[in-house]
Amino acid sequence: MFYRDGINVTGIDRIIARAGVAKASLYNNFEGKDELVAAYLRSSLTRFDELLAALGAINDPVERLDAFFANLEATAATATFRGCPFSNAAVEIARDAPAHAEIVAFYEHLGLFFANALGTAGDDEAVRQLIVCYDGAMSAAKILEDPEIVAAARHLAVALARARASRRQLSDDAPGT
Amino acid sequence: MFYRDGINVTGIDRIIARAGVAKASLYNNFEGKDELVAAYLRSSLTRFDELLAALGAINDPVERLDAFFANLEATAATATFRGCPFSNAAVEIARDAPAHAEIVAFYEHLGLFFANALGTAGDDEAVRQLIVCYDGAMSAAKILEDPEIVAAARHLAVALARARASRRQLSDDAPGT
DNA sequence: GCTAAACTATACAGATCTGTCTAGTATACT
DNA sequence: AGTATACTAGACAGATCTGTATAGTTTAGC
Repeated sequence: MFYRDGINVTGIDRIIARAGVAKASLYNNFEGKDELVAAYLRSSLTRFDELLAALGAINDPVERLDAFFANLEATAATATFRGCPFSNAAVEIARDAPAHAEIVAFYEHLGLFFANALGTAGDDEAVRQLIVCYDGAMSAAKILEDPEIVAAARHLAVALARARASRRQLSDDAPGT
Repeated sequence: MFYRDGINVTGIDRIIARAGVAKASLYNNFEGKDELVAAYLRSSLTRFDELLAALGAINDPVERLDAFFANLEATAATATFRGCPFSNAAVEIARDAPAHAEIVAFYEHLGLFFANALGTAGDDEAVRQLIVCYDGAMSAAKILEDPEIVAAARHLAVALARARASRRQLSDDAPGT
């Protein structure tokens, strides 16, 4: 419900009605709505990490990146797609909210995956560009309801990774520059 | 306030207090909060159109695109930056809200500007990729509070436009393919 | 100066929000 | 069997939300 309808418009009463659970039970297990939102993002991050782990089976870095964006493409084509749960949440919750740490953690995991696919240390421009590809694809595909946006981002990301890989190949041949 | 704090958490009472205006006056001039949100987005779109018009003075398409992203870069470095008002609003308001039309209009204007900078008809992959660059830069720069994200997107967009321009040059030399 | 429109402040309605509290019931362990 | 723990339903508090209504005041046109 947080993902489908938004965090702020999803009230506690609706949540417990849908969960078939008493209000006191919810507040026994979660300190408050903030903590519930954090748990929602935590579980989303776990599923995301599982996806990244599954993609780890693909040895070729560029292929792995392509498979990642292919997965996004399939997700964006589903009827329940509403964009990235993390960047959506970042719009709705305050920067100092407890759940915000989960959002930051997500981008760290994403950045590490991209750095790994590029074979770089992590904090360089190409990683940032792949993050832009991801985030832009999710946001624009949601708003325009156009899954082809994700396909375009996929091609851009793969081209970027390929260009990066061949450049690295060159500097491996002539190191010390 | 809609931009800084978010739409749903900004109540009417706070708006009229800040505006120094009575509640009845507000409801005499706007049908309701939805219409007020639409007006906010409409004015944001007007300012955006003015930016695009100013950039129209730059003749070279790639330079124009670079200037556009340079402007984003400067905006993202300010303390009040909170991402793109339109994609933020898209997270908070329903797809059938009256203000949603303004969001769609924004993306149409953006797409037209990009198509113009690329010299294409408009509905092709490169335009989608530039939209991805824009949207991803705004979203990620906001969340990570890292203006370098926008610089990375800028370089990506310019490289894309340059590659496109030289390819167009080639097909102009050998048309009919 | 008079009239009409638009403003002001503020009370109010009715809904919804998060979170607490009470009281009773089920479950699980020992 | 008995006890502790966790559940249930639901009332309630207090805040906040959008929007309306009342009543008085300012402003502008003629």
